[in-house]
Amino acid sequence: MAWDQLFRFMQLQRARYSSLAAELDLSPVQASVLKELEPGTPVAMHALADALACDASNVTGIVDRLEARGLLERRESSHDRRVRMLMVTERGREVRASLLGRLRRPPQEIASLSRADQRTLARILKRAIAARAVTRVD
Amino acid sequence: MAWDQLFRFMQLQRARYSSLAAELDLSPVQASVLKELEPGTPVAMHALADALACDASNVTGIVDRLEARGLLERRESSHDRRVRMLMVTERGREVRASLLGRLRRPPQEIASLSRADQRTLARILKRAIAARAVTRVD
DNA sequence: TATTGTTATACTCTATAACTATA
DNA sequence: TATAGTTATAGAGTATAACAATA
Repeated sequence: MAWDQLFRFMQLQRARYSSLAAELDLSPVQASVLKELEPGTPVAMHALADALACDASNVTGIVDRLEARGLLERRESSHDRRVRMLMVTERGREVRASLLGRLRRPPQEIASLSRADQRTLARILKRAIAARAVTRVD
Repeated sequence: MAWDQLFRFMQLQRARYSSLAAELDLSPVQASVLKELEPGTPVAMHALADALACDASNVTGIVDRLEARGLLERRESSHDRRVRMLMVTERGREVRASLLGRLRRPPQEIASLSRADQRTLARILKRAIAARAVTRVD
């Protein structure tokens, strides 16, 4: 029952992410990449592939397009010459901040809940996510 | 705060849908189409485009591929000769049932919650979704 | 031998614009 | 005039397989 409601909610929210990303001329995946790249903290391409849950061969093209737009850059790894590290540029940092700002704003459905409901919701979801963290280790 | 947790949860769940669809050799969109087509209830192609929140021109190709696999069929509308109605075939009905069965199974995160938490979660989400239904009319 | 990233290839999804046949 | 669906086109995401460089 809880899952039914949650699944329905997620389905209703699905379009929001694409829409907010599109406002910044970003595809959903591009937005996800930018989200992953915390300014000042380089990320290896294979780590990004893991985060996106896609094949490494895709990352090349996705990164190519973001790099061509000047939102991130490839750097060398100091430890492993096979690895390319990704880091957002100054311009990428700005777009990322704008994106995160939009994503952080709660949608109407959540904003309309009472404070008590919001607190309860947060508490339960935190427990659910924690349960995942445990089983993930197995 | 509630939105932070919810957003994070949705992000963690994102891969699940694709993965369950892939088990049945369905792309995410193909799975969504099958989900929309309740057996015995024909749906117009433009209505499907609305449900998928995509351009009508895409639906042609998506439906072509599902029809080629014998999962659905195009029929004529009795009222408007411009309209094509879609209906799942018997084989499509089976695949759809299998898909819905998989999607309905709650993920680890939800299943691990107490009954009380699950009830509370369902109740709050129901309120949230209802709030959307109201603002949607505006 | 295994891993990292790239390339080549093929398929799917996506939007826009132009078209047809209907209404 | 407007709507439903198709086609043409172009771009982006996706997986698989093969490859070079490096570990």
